[in-house]
Amino acid sequence: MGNQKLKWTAEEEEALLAGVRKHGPGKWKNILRDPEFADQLASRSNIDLKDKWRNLSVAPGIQGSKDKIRTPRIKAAAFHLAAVAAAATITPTTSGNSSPVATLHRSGSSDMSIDDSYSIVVDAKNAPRYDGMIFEALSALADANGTDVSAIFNFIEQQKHEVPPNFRRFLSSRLRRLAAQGKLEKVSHLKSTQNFYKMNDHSLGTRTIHVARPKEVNAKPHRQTNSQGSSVSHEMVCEASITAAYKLVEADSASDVARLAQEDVERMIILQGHADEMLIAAREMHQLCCQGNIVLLN
DNA sequence: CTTAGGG
DNA sequence: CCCTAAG
Repeated sequence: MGNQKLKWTAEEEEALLAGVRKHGPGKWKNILRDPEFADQLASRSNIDLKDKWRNLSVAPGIQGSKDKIRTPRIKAAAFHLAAVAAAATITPTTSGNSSPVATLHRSGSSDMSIDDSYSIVVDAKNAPRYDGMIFEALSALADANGTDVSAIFNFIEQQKHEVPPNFRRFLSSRLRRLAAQGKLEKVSHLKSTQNFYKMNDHSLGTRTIHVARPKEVNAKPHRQTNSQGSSVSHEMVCEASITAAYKLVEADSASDVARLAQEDVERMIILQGHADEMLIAAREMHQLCCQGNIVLLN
């Protein structure tokens, strides 16, 4: 009974922030259970995390008067939004002889959890930037024998690039993918368990998208009507959601979030509805597809 | 048992 | 931090 009134250390706050970034606000038990943060938050309970988060959300709001800042709510909305968009990703299946059906990956009621969806969003929105970092590292290191994953990871980190806690894992899988696409060349060294990679001719042609940040959410992308008569724009919702999530993640909790333009928030709420519409439309399409029907997205 | 909110 | 209602 000696440890009550424990002051939060910087490490603990950092862990909490990272945890929220990864699992989302409200997932405190998950954050606590995640081995990534378990150590730093060893002496904290899920309820402690909640309280701390609440405090962090209000602390920066000492400005002059009673500017009601409800960071958690804003964040939660964005999370939901992003999760929905990510969960309802429609992937056209163009495998040779198979029928032109579409595969609908969704989480919601099935396998994936919201947290996972969020992680996917984070990765998705940064994928282009990560590719840029990878090419940057490879061109800088320029080793004819190739560069191993660890070296690439270290280089990127030294460039003080912001990367998620699970970036290492993402990196290796990303490299494999790029190699598979021929955008990178994989060099296998018998002496090492790790794979080595180097750039090839194709790599340069790929560099165009590099630091492409998410486009601004422009009011009215072309609305397209599907065979169901529903008028929804997959791209619009996804882009807007990802952009929104992007901003929030960059702003990273605390004070910065308070700066989010209100217009953005309002737009997100509206888009939320669109995202839900899309989810419903997606379900319908999925059903039709399962029945052998052909569904065109455009 | 976990979360949100008020105390 | 604690307590409690609610899922």
